[in-house]
Amino acid sequence: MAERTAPKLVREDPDREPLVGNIKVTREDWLNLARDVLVHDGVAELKILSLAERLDVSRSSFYWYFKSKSDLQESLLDEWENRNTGQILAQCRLPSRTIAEAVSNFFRCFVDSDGFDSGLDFAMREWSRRNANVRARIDKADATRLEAVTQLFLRHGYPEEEADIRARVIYFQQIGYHALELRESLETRLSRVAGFLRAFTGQEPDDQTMDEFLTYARLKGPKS
Amino acid sequence: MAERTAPKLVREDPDREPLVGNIKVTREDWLNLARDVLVHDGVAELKILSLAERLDVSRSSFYWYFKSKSDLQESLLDEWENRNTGQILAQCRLPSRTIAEAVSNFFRCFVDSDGFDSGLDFAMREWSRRNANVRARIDKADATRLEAVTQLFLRHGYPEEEADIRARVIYFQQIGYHALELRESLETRLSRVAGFLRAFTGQEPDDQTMDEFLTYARLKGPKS
DNA sequence: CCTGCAATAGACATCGGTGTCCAGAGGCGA
DNA sequence: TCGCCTCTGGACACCGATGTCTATTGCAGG
Repeated sequence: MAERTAPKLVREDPDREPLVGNIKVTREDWLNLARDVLVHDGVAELKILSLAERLDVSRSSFYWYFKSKSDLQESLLDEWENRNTGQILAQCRLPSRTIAEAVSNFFRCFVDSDGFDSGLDFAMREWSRRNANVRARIDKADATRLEAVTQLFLRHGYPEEEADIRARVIYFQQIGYHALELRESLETRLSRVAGFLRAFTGQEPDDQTMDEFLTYARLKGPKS
Repeated sequence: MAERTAPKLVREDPDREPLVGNIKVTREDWLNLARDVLVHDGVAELKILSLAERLDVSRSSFYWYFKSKSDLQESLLDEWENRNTGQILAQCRLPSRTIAEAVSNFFRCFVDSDGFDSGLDFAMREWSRRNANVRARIDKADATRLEAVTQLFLRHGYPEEEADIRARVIYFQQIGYHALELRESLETRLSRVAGFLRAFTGQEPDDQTMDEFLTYARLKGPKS
């Protein structure tokens, strides 16, 4: 299995207040590491024992911060709910002169490495397949996002049925792209943007929109 | 958790040869049930103990048919590899008069309930996130499928770059659609087919193609 | 300095899962 | 009918995970 670098602990972060008293880790540390495990290894691999080992702390110390394992899981769910969907809604609501600009605003969620966290989103989808509670929250999130994308086409004068179809094409396609986890380079992805915009809007994208998007993507995209 | 009906056992299938000797289940029964669990509950839930309970058979009897748990998992992988990708390739290679017909052939994989098994595909994707071996096989499958869809556009005269883009739009969109697991009715899905064909090909689909596709979908689609 | 208390560690009981070993069941052929 | 061969079941050892209870640490404030 591939090695990953664990999230930085509060006690190791020079920018944070040093920990006082007999404290080695914080509730935040547990949560950060748990999210990391959830994303990379799935909910089934979320084990207090292995978290404790990776935090270099006793397992029973976990129970000081959380009532139980399901308490931790609830916290993770809350965190996700206040993040990914919001990113998409915010981008879809930005003012736009052309449909190409509007769609490229939507794309920005997915190239911005601080934006929509697709790993987290898929971890939740996976979890939802075995938990009705999680499932309900995912369904609501998808409906909300799809509605926002549909509105984006409606605002630019597409008829209702076409807006619905185009919203589904664009949202499903993005989810599908991330589902495949292709690990392409940023530039490879960007080389297809003009083509995608053409396919998604039915129109030729203007140069200004393209330039602005490419600049944004190179600025906010993955560092590697 | 939702109750599911377990796959029919060989000993319960009146069409099969009755089991001889002191036999309660077959290797095939173990595999069928294991696939069912893999699809619905994920690889982490694949436990010999619970399989044995659901088969109403002793756990240790498993070791007569399989060397170990990983032996079972290997068999499941082999089975998948000889199925889903083949469906897509076969449909993409069918002769077609128009691009709309070609794309609708591709769609048939996904409405035919005996065709492409999206649940199995996603179970494998999930598994691949924690297993480099599985990951490599998924990557290869995606590349092969995408290539087949690209060829389909090339055969209908699309220029190379556009064929690449359109193949990505259509394949990613299908994967994305299934990733969301929307549980729509067949008719709801079919109501959008004309719109999708328009968006995917850039052309108006002809009536004959539409009629043939809808007939096929209603014939081979989910029974429920 | 010593007392209080927040945080951690360690020991324990329990559970569920894996894999091994061997005994036992039960058709089938000689 | 008797033994064989195939499949099954039960017992055992072991491991890793959860959660509880209690002891211990070590800083902070009086």
